[in-house]
Amino acid sequence: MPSWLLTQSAMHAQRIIGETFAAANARGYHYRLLATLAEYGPASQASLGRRTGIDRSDVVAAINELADLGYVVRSPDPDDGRRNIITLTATGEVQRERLETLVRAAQDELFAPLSPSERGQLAALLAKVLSHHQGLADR
Amino acid sequence: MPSWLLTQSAMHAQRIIGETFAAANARGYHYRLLATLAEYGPASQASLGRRTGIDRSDVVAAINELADLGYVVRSPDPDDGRRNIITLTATGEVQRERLETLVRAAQDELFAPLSPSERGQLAALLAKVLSHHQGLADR
DNA sequence: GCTGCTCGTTGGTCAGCCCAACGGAATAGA
DNA sequence: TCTATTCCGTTGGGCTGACCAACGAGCAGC
Repeated sequence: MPSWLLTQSAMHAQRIIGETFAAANARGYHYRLLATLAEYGPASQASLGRRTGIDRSDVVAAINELADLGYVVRSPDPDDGRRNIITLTATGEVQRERLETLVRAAQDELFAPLSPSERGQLAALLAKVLSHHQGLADR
Repeated sequence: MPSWLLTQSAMHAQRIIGETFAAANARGYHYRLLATLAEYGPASQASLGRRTGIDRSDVVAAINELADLGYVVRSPDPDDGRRNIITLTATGEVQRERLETLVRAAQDELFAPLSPSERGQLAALLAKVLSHHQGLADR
């Protein structure tokens, strides 16, 4: 039952990373958004949602939280009255780096039993599965 | 970011299988419990929880649902006043077989892009990761 | 100008996982 | 035997992640 293995391992992954996030007072959505902002620069909430795969409505809540924490600034787009422009702040970038470090540590812990080449194999296999289905679902 | 790959693939897996279950008016918990009952025979709720990794409190709810559907019978254990004995009914077994067929189909769809040997590799790698962490968490 | 689309937002639903607490029952130890 | 501990089922919460429907405001194409 390989899909059982998959979901089980993913559960471990999620729990390990989840605990890590909880310790940093954050959640997966936060990290995804911060990382995307760091990578692509300021963006509207809708495009953030598209890039991260997070639903628009959930982006609202997560951005609220991030803004309350001062990691992000929400400002109206002067060129488009519908849009907000979300900008990563300096403290937000610090937090992003902090979370990334934690994520890497959690990953090392998770994949500890695997040799580097095995990690590569695993990544390649998963990427193959993923790209196939993304190809089907387009976007 | 391998753990991203992991959680993403797992998400696909969960969605595909979840939709399958939803179409059959069931959920993951139901299948896990039915499968465990079929494999090990009648058992108490606590041992079911231990075997499936489902929390005791969630076992209660799931067994309620399965009992309402007639897939399972809950009877007091004559030898131990604390325990209920959960028994798979004939219709329950039918449902279990139905769900297993669906799960296999979903798995084939999920792992379609992988060759049989690749599937084996993936399973082995995941099993390695899993056994390592289970070993740590004992139980 | 009208239509259709996008965007942010609100307010829900659902699955899965987890925790705390309680009473009743069994078991182990003194 | 009596007591303390453990186990079992159950209730009642909580959290995360994913998703959906609807609405008003704004934009773009025709």
